[in-house]
Amino acid sequence: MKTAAPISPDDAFTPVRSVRLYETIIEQIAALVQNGQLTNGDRFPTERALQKKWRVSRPVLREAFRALEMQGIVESRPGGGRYLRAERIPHPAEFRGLRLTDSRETLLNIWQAREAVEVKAAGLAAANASRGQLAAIGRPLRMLETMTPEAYRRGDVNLDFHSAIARASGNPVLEQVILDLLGRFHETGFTDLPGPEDWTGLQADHQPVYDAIAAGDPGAAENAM
Amino acid sequence: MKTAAPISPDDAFTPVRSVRLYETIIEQIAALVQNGQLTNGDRFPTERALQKKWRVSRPVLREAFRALEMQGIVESRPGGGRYLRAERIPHPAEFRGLRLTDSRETLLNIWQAREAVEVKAAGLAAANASRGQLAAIGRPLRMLETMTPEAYRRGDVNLDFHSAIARASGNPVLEQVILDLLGRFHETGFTDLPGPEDWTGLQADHQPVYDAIAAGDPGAAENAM
DNA sequence: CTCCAAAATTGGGCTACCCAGTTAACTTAC
DNA sequence: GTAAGTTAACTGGGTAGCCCAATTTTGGAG
Repeated sequence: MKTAAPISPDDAFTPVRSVRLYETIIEQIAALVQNGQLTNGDRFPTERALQKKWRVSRPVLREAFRALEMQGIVESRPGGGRYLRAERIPHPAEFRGLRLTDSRETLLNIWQAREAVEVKAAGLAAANASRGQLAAIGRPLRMLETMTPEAYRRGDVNLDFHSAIARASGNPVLEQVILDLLGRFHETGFTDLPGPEDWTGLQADHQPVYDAIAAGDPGAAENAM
Repeated sequence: MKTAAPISPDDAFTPVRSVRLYETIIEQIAALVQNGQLTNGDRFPTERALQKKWRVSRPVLREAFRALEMQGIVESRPGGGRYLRAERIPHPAEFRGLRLTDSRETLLNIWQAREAVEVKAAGLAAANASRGQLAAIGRPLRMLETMTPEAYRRGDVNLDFHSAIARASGNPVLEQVILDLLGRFHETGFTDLPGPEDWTGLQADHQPVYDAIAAGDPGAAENAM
């Protein structure tokens, strides 16, 4: 049957991963919302009703709703029905979008992704940063100067710096991506930070970025980052 | 009984929101991981085993795993068990955290993020693309030439092009981010595609990217993208 | 018209069952 | 002995039907 497949090694394998019923139900629900049949505060039809309408069992319905519930998209009130709590419902695949931590998630890979997206953020920040946001970027830098090794160990300083720039970009989507990557970077266990001996080096790297953003020079900010 | 409650209107209502069983199960699972009893690629105990261990029914277990599954934290293989696909499991409340599904997720914001990350991917693809991957990039382009409006409507061609480049970058993290952004872009309802009348324009935009990648010139690829 | 208790409704949860892949054990043939 | 083939056990996917507690809704009684 399964003879030596005439498939080139390049094809990798087909990730069949059959579609689960609860996923199709989520799509049905999404369709309900997209058609405008349901808007934000609305109450969903009851489990029993949807069960008949879509021809699935209650457990499956509940799996779908549970998944949405955990995202804050749906609220369930025992005895009182389910309510929509969002404007739109993401596609099932999109949930999986970010966050997938397997071994291929190497430092280098995350680093490359960070580079791409943080450079852009620095450029946007230079163009858009408000006075307050600029201050938020500068704060971690100044903190480096007057810091004990213990406070340093907590490691939030560097993270604050990058987060502040992400936020200052004024692009929440970009910010979200950066925060996610920073989080993953953190999780790899890599401290990100060199020993306390070269704080000066760290500051030397970050200061130019701040300066360029403060000067409102996107090109310089991107280069510095 | 429930006399005019001596509760000031300020109190709003008590958001009792009883804890669902599936949430406690997720916490149990998280504990399992945190204790190191389970690490990344590991296989979970079977549903039947956990059912006895935690004294809950299978449906509840499955609700918990489904929720984690949708996040890519767990992989379920029918007949083959469940596998851990992450280093740590977020607290149930944490899921509701990010995912800002509001109006700030504009086309422009997504576009900016895509630009940052896809430019990088194009550069990497130029450096790393295998022969097979290059073919996968070129395929959608050639498909543009010999396509009926109906096939065009399905709209997968453009998506295929960008996905192929993302994959060819050789960086799964970057690929994942790009796929996520493409998905969101799609969902805004923006067709992304102009009318069939200017396919030539579309091709004119994409062809140089392909050429640069094929030539193995990262700088040119980034510019073209 | 108001208030309050009974009844219908709704989500939460469980048990028990069947099905189709997957895996592992056991043959069997070489 | 070992490799290939076949069967049996196991695992997740899905369903049906039931009970419970919280919530509405409904109907009266005053």
